[in-house]
Amino acid sequence: MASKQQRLPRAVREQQVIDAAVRVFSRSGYHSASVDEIAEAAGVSKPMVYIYLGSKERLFTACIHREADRAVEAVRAALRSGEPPELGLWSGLREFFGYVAANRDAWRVLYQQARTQGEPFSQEVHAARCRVVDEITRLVVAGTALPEGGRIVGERDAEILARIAIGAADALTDWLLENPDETADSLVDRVLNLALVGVERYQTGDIAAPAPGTAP
Amino acid sequence: MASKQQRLPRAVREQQVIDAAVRVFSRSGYHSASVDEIAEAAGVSKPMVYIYLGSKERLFTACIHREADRAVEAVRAALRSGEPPELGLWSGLREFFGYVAANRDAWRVLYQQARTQGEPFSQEVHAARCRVVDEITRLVVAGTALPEGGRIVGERDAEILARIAIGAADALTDWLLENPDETADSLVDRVLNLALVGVERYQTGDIAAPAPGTAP
Amino acid sequence: MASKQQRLPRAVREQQVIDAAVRVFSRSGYHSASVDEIAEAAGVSKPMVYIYLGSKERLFTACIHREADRAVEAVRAALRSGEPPELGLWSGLREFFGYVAANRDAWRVLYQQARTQGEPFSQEVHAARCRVVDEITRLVVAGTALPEGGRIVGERDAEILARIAIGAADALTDWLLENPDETADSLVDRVLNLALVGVERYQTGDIAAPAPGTAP
Amino acid sequence: MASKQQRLPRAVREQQVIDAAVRVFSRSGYHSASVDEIAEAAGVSKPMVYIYLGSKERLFTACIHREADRAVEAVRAALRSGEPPELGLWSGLREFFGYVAANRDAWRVLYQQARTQGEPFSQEVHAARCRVVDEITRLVVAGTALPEGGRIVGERDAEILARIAIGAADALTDWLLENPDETADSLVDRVLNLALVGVERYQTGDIAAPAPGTAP
DNA sequence: TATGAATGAGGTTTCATTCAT
DNA sequence: TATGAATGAAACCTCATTCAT
Repeated sequence: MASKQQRLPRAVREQQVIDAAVRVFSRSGYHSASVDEIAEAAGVSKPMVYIYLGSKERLFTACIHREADRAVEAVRAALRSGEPPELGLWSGLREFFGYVAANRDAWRVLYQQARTQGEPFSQEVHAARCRVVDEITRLVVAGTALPEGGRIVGERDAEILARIAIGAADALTDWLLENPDETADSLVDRVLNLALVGVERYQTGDIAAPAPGTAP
Repeated sequence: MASKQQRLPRAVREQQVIDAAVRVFSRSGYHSASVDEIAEAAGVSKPMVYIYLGSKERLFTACIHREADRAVEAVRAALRSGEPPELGLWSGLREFFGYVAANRDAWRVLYQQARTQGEPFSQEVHAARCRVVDEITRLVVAGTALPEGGRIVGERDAEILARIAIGAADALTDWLLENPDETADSLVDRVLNLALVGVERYQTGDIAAPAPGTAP
Repeated sequence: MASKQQRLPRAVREQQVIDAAVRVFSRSGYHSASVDEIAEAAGVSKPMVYIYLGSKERLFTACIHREADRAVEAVRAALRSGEPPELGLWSGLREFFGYVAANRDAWRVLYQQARTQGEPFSQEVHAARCRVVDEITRLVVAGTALPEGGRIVGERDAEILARIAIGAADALTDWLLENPDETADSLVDRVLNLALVGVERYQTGDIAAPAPGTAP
Repeated sequence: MASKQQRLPRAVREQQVIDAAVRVFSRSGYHSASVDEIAEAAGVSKPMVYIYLGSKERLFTACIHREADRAVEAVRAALRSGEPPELGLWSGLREFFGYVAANRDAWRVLYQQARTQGEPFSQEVHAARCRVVDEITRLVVAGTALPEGGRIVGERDAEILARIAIGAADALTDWLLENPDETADSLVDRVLNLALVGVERYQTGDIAAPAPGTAP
């Protein structure tokens, strides 16, 4: 179908191919996905993939790059719209969770696939993921690290919070898939409630947080 | 090396092969890992892998099973040794983080690889992972859901907490690898501190946690 | 030789591959024949065999189908050209023997290989062979079962005659191979002579055919 | 089971192995049959097969030899018991058909498997099969080639008759398998009837056998 | 530009065969 | 004698990649 040439400009075709690749990589994993499959999903012939993207490896890298861009942009949007400022962290996290849940395919490629493949992607992928982490770190910092706070939350701590958020989002969207009667919003509510429970418990003395450094 | 036959009993060789497989699967991912690679890492010839484990797929399943057993056992040990009881959650989490950090390879196979591969493993893997999640859920419940607490933490909430813990542990051990001057213990300290900061902030009014259902 | 790509249309290459496969299967048997061997005999690389024919099993099935078609067509031609009609059986058998002798490779694949292999081919092969047997049965019936004949030759009997003809053709072409100074025609003459001898013997009383049912 | 050594004399074990091999080769074909399978069917361990028979190839040859011996002996018995002499051919054929039908496994190995495999067995197998053909030739000659007959039936003609008998027996036992309501005896009756029909037809002029050499 | 045709390289799997006990 | 343990070699099959039209 659409049997012969469609004569589209190169940039458009490239995006079509990357779109298809993200879908296929997400579904099958990097190695199981065949270039044939991707080409067919994109509606082009296999040599086109090579002419435009060069190789399977570079195609995957292109996917990583584009999805990292989009993820960064989504977090930035959350930051910008996160007014009033005192709600920054919560609403920012809500946006972020929603983004991950709504872009499962892209996220899978960006975080799960990219991490589980061997060496060839370490360089490009590490950089791309760092950009996302940095942006989320900024989101966290903007929401918490107000200068007047008692304890200082250092840069490393902010990054740790960012990682926790990412890991939690990752794990929780799996949970969403397994519990179709929940939504991203109801999930966020649950998470926030849990945090509140923790805080209240602390206040009532039910939870005694150990002083740092008491590890056995 | 060990150039010719070594003539060990079957059970021993099987464990050697599974050990090697966990290492290799962890490093390269399921598809990239070749059975040749695994056989060489185990110090046996390729047919041994097939004689003892049957197929690459069943070898992977065997890895999943064994590592799930070990993970469950580690969490149980944390539960048992979690005295005094009021420290249950903190020390339990500390043990769990330590376990994941100390068994990076196994964890990668159990959680990252198992999740990203397509259909063939769904059945066995889902069951194995559920066992781990259940055990961690019990750890979380034991540490938090004291009946006298204010808000009730339901079963779903406990599972969410377990997932968050798992996702966080997963993400944070990546962070550990990138920050070699930190240890599992210092990481746990940081996490706890962050929790304390959150709590204090809440007390001082710096953080206004929204009531559930306020999502935009 | 023909060292690099030759770029022929698919249909042509497919026939080349099947031609080669019939030769190689005939010589080495289904299991001994390697796809490499067949590819080389066809002058293509191994992947072509798989791209066009799918698998060794389906390649074999394709051979069966094509040769069954040809065999049926050969028998039909013998039936059509079998004038004058009263010579139908003899000249038809002559044509059939000649066909088997002249297409030894195809016949081997169709009858010997197909019969000795296990389950995977039962379905397709049984159907293909039935077509050939049916056609020969028709040839036999046309030549013998004239309605005015004394004894009626039933359907089962006709099929038995067909099987005998097939088995005899099969065995006799082996004999041809071992006696290169004979030809298909001289073989047919011998067979006819033997039949005449039998008839004459019967007339002279040298052979006493037992009444049916006298078996010990 | 019978878990450890049974300490049987070598000759007995050898026959056990050959028995099993005939069964397995018959069922699966030479190449599909694995030495493991045969060893298990024989109730011995794989190395025993090699100690006693040397190699898979020599094991197959041993099967051929033994079954050829048995087939020759069966035909000889038919010849000896074939009194009164004038019934020699018919009753001999009946015995022979019965033997083939009753020893399907052995016959398959001896005739179908042996013929369809590639080169390695040509030498040994050809000799073995010749012995069987010779014996059947003698049976045919004893039944037909009485010196006073009009036309001389030469040695080649007798061999052709033997081959026809073999091929027909081969094809007809397949037919027996597909028509379970028939027996070897009823099959022989049918064949004899068909021969009689041919003879009668000739007498009535319905069949005009062409003079030898009239082939188109 | 766009693609059907073609392949080198490498993966999983099996098997006949031998060694060491 | 008898066998569990071990392997070299080779089979089927797939895939990323390129060539010629």
